[in-house]
Amino acid sequence: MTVKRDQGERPYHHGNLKAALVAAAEAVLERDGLAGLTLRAAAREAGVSHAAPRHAVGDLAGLLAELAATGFERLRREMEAEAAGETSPEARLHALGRCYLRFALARPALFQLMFRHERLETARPALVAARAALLETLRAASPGAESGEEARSALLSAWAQAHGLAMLLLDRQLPAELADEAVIERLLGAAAVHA
Amino acid sequence: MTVKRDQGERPYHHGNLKAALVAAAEAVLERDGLAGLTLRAAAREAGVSHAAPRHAVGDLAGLLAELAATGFERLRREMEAEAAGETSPEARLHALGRCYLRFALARPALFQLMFRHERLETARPALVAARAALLETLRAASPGAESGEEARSALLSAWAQAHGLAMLLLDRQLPAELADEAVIERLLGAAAVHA
DNA sequence: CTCCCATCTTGACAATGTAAACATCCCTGT
DNA sequence: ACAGGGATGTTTACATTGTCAAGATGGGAG
Repeated sequence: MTVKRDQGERPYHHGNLKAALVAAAEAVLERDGLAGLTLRAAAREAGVSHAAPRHAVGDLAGLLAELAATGFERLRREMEAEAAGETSPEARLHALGRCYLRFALARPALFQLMFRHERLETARPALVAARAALLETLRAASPGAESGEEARSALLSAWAQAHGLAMLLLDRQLPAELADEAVIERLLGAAAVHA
Repeated sequence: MTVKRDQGERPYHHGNLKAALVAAAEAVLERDGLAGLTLRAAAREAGVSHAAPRHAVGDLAGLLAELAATGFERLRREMEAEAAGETSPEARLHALGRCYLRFALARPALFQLMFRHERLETARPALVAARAALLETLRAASPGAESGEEARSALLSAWAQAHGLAMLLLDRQLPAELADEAVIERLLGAAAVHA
């Protein structure tokens, strides 16, 4: 996946630089990892000058925040689709957890970026909106949608469980054999039964 | 806390530069956060030239790995002390979780560094030893020390729970009110009952 | 007592984030 | 239709960083 424009005609004005930069940033992220995702690299990938991002996204933290926002947005969509297939509340919560971990394992760098708050401009409208939307989806799809104190606590507990497992796996704190969908299924299942 | 040597007499040979650099790195980490923890900043703080760290710790990833190792070591000591006070297996597991979260909230930057694997030289002997020791302590102190498949799974589940909660809190994904020892106590308690 | 070499310093270089000054051109008001 | 104003990119510049190479220093083995 390359995002660079054709070398030939480059109109002085790009047209939609912000979106192009975010797409370029994701390409770099997948190719070179979090360490390689730099402001200049994204500009290169998008085929613009190294200082162009300033007007489009401000600074590096701004670009990363925009990219993280698309991550939250995509995760929300996937979870919504996954939850729609289930009817019982427990099965739905289980499906959400599975979806969360599948996303994390499928796009590890993006997932980690989404939670690297010291590198993100956390106040970006796009980011706060995407995070709020995901939270809303979570709350709506989880059991006890009437939102008692009990339900809130159960949701948080399940979230922490899934998030911790994902983080430990991505940070290579657990043996590699555990990064397997079947194993994860079993672990989440065991936890969900009690929740 | 400053680690810099007196400006006056600086022997050409420091004596124990590695330890001094790690201490300096921690001082910088607490003062300026993860973003400010740079190789040159640590050298400045230790009062040596900017290239001195090369012989002592190799490169930046090496220094961060050494610092992370001390973090794992300290966490292990605290958990061991905490677990020693409890007799029943469930109470012990609960104490471990509480200790884990207290550590994370008390030294957020250090805790996050410990799990930022893309910035650490993960093969460092000091780091692998410290991680292994912590794991061993965990296993020894957790219920079902006879290490059946069931016990292993329960320990992992509890770890993921605590780790996820810590990470979500440090990444500011949860309302700030939740970063309270009493609230955490309740959450972990609710989860531990089922484990 | 004298070299040897581990340890530290100095100097250099490429890459990065960011700022300022300048170029281009879309678009609105007349 | 047609200025020119402001948004959008570019060029240039600078401080900072990680890393490398070459030299200075001195502790300790022979």
